[in-house]
Amino acid sequence: MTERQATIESTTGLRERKKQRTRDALLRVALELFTTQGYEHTTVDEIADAVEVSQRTFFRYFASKEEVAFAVQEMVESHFVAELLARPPEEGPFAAMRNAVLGSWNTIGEAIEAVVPVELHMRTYRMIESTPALLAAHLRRSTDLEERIAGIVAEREELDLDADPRPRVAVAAFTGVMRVAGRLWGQGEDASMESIRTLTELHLDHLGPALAAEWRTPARTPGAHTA
Amino acid sequence: MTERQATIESTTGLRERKKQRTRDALLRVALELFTTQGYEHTTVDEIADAVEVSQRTFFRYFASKEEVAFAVQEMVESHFVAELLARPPEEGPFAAMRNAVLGSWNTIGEAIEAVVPVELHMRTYRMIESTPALLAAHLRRSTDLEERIAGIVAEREELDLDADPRPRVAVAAFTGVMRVAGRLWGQGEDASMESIRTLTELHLDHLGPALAAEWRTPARTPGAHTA
DNA sequence: TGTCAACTGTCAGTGACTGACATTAGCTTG
DNA sequence: CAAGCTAATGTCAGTCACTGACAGTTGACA
Repeated sequence: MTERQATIESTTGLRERKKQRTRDALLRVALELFTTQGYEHTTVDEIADAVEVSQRTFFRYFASKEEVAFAVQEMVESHFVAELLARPPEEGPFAAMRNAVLGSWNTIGEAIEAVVPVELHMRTYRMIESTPALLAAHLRRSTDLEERIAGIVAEREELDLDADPRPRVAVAAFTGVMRVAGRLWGQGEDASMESIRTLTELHLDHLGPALAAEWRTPARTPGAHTA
Repeated sequence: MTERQATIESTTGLRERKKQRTRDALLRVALELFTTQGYEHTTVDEIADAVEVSQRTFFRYFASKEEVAFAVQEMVESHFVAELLARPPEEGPFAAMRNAVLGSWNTIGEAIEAVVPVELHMRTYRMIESTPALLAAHLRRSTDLEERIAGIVAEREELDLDADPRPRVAVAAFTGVMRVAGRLWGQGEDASMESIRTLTELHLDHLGPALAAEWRTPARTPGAHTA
């Protein structure tokens, strides 16, 4: 509860501002080193030295080496949740989740830029996807998020999360598909925002058709739902 | 490629048998300690000491403390893959995956028992689900498995994995739902095989309905697909 | 039986992380 | 503005997972 998440230099004391600067510096230096030399080849000492603080201080700002890698990601997730909560109740669960994702991407850029360059965050995301230890952490974090989303969906639909399996099932299917899109984006050449948007829509469009028993009709074209 | 996975004491030399016994002992002791004292409160030294080998030897059998926790899980997964490969080609992808899972559970017990008591494995699974670090590793391993399954599905349906998003999308949705069932089972009271089978079927049954736009019709009863 | 290769143990070292305690430096109050 | 409080930081020692190097042991096999 005492944590500040953005770089909003509120008119607080010098102490606060110093802390904020230290945190920002640690974060930026860490991501820069991670993305250039690789996560595993970067030691915490290296990060701390670059910012000229002790290793102990690093661990007072971030509970682990891992945590610093997900600092921005966490903002993105809150953004999505906020967007989902704002979706009109008439929308079905899938429409709401889909619109929340696509909608949150319209404004997320600025929010990120307040902390680190967007381009650095893109590189970070790709690094997470390609570093086993970080991918594992990412997936675990995602399950926490899923549970939150399931709760929101259940709320929207006025259902009891423990009695009706549909909220969790729907969210699991949705996020599963999102992850496939995210992973392919991370592996692909095109690191643009356009690219991930297209990939996401493409994959979400295929969720319905993929559940059909018969697949033998080719379905290469994005929008063409066969069946 | 040089690894043995089961406890089949083939008529090989004394050396091989000794190795097998050491591995089995390490595995069993490790799981026993993990499940009783907790994963994090168990050190590798403790395990090694209990088996009376050096810590170094432990790491020659298992690449990490984590790996030993997943040794049995790995068997279970291979079992599922084998079952999936054996499903008749007429079955749709979902039917095939579903039947493969449920089918593999018919015979998995004996396979497990050859290495460790089934009951110990059940406890281990629950421990994995409730230990953050292990859950993370589990999820990462699952993505590897998903990719394998997607390949098999694409093969079955004679599709190009890179051109058609449906295999990956279907697998993501399927395994996402499986994980929800698995997690709930791990959290619930009933640790029986019956229990997980029921939970799985229940959740898979709800995948189709959950994709529908309209949910307002209550769907509490397991088999009752509304809409 | 002797030789080779596979196992194993020992040792030293790295890197993430933690608790305890001393030190520094904003903030507050008289 | 000086004294005192307290949050932030530094230092140090220690634990634990994991690794490379090297030496000792012990099955396997001619």
